Amino acid sequence: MIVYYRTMRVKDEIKERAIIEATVALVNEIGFVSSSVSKIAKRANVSPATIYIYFQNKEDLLVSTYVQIKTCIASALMEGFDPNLPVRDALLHAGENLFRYISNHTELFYFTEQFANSPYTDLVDKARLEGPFSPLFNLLQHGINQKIIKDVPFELLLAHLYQPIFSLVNPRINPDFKASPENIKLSMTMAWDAIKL
Amino acid sequence: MIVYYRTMRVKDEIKERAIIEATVALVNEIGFVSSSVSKIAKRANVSPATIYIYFQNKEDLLVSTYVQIKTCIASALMEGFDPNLPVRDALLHAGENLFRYISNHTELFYFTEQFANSPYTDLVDKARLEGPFSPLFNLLQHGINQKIIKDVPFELLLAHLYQPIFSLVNPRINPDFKASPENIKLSMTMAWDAIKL
Amino acid sequence: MIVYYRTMRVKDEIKERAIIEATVALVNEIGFVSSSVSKIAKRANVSPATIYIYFQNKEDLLVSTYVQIKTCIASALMEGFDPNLPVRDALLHAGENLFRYISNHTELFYFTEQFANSPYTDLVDKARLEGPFSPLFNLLQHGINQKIIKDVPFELLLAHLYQPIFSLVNPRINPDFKASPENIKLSMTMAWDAIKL
Amino acid sequence: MIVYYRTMRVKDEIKERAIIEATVALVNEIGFVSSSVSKIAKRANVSPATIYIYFQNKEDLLVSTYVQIKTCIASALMEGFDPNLPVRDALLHAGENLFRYISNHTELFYFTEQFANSPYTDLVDKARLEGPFSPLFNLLQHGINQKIIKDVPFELLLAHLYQPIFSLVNPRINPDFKASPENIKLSMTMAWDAIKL
DNA sequence: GATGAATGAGCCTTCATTCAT
DNA sequence: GATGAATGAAGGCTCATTCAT
Repeated sequence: MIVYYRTMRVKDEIKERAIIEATVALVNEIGFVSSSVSKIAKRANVSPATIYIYFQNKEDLLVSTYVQIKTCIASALMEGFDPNLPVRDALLHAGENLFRYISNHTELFYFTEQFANSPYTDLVDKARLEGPFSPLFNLLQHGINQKIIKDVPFELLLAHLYQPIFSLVNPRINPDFKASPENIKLSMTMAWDAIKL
Repeated sequence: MIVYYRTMRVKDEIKERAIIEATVALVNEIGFVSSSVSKIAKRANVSPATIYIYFQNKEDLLVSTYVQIKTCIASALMEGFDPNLPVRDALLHAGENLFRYISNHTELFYFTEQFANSPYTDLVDKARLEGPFSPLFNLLQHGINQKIIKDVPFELLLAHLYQPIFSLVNPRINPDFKASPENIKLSMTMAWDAIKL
Repeated sequence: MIVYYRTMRVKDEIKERAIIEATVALVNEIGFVSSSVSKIAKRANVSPATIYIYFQNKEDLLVSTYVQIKTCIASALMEGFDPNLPVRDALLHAGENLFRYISNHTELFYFTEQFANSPYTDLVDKARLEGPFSPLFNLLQHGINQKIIKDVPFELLLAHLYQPIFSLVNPRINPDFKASPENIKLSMTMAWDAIKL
Repeated sequence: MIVYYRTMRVKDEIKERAIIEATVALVNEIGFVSSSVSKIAKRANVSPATIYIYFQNKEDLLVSTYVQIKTCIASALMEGFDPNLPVRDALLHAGENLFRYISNHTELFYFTEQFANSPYTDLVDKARLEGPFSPLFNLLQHGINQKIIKDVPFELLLAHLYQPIFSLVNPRINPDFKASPENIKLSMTMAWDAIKL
């Protein structure tokens, strides 16, 4: 009995995951614009109708995929985050996490970039996505208080800390850039120089 | 009156411009994904068929629009660029140009962001777009030689110089950020701190 | 009742047949050139999109229709074919079959003529269509061996045997010709005189 | 003065001929269905609008082209026709003419076949096209009267005389048939056997 | 007479979604 | 829950034709 019950749940999750993975894969291959529901279905080896069991509509599928990826990126960024470390070390550690994760999951990254620059973004509850970052925000605030970090709006700090990474790691923008350990180190040093007092 | 002596050519340019402007406007309003040729035509007050007189196909229209905007942004960035100024001043001046231009032309910016994150980008000859920036590249190299700027790959310098701007100025990412003169100054100072030795 | 135990399959075949019949009917009425997919759909009381469930594209629809008709004509021609009859009788019987079938199915005939004179023909595997005729070919060869039929290339024999029928029966070419039993007999006699030794 | 006047007329005829030749060539290459006015214009190195100076509309262009070709074929067929020759010789001579002309002008032939099997045919005044053949008709009638030719409807005679040629010479139908002198002779002999008493 | 520009209508095809099973 | 079939609407693009020059 229980076995059967669990099997069903597992099956469901597998199928839902397959659909989301197909979505990401397809967007990578043919782009956001050309990724239709039926193509995604074919890629996931399910019927188009099945997608509408797991997601309300195309929009819901896309938004769910985005939220899921963003959550993954967030937890990657925050992995091993230690607020007791010196501010600089903690931030650079996070930055390196980010670099590494994105470099190893270009597909995810492509999807988020295309999604974030589409009107679909407006449907996402940004606040919810920021949750996991609160330790980092606290640390930044702490750094400001301690006169270690420039006392400027948070947006400025974040933009200078992590935005360059996203462009460097994007093959479409920097096809020749290698996310080597040295380059990562260099970039994080520069980011730190930007925000430190 | 002399201006109009070749009526036909003038007409052409007006119509072509109208189509491109409609493209930008529509992408702003409903997004890249939903912007169809016929909608663009309607927006530009022309027949869909007319668009195919001025552009080979949708792809060509989009790419042309992109190249045109990028060229505008480039010349805005480089406006009043003076390589004889102290490196810092010259770079910050360019940065402020960029800030200002993008802030005042959000529509253009939206278009480029959506385009750059679509497969269409791969069709653009990037090298051609970099032409106008060579004075800036030279200045950076000069700064490196003079031990004023960090001796790191160009990509790193550019990413840290101008990438934060693009995210800060994007209302979709930073809806509350104001591109006030102070904020611009602050951001440029941070960017300079990132790249200076 | 047993017939309907697989309701879905039955439905499919009915719809596919409806589409093909609509194709033939439309080509008859407005011609090959003007027969668009959406007109065919309307004629068949289905959505244009439905056609693409049963056929890969317009080309496939047209080719399939052609092959189907040609198969029908072939089996009509060969109906009651008896290689044990005297050569003359067997051939004339086939010819009369052909005459009769075409006269009674002008719509089919119109379609094939328009199709055969379009570039679509090049997509058809002619060899496959010739299969049903092999008994007839054998008989011809037999007639040659027995010195009853002229020893000339098969193409010549076939052209003189059955080609006049196609033009006679075509109202577009011979609007006043009546496929009366006498006329049919006459024509077949002439055809026989052409090929007999 | 006169020179200029003649030049203009010549120019016109050249252009009209260029358009018709482009039509034939295009239909040969891409088929009747795909041959659009603008493609024909491009092929003839004229503006689409120019075509509408020489022809009322597409239909008129097509019909005119057809009539012109049919006239050429007719005069080829009747070339050197000598009603004083023995009936058989005169008819076979005409048949050989036809064979030769079509073999050497496959483009023309393709066009007529596609045209004749389209609804455009209904717009042609068939009677007018038959004019040049009256000597041939008279000869046939003479042959009937002399009990040399079967006394059957004219349509039957013509169908058996010249229809096989059209199929034999059509590479779409008989890709391997060679219009060699022997084959031509053979076919004409068969045709004669069909109609002779 | 000759043209490039312009167009609404229509082309073939695919879309996001729902239905019957 | 899962599906293949079905669809009206819309996609990008070309059509036959006319207009202004």
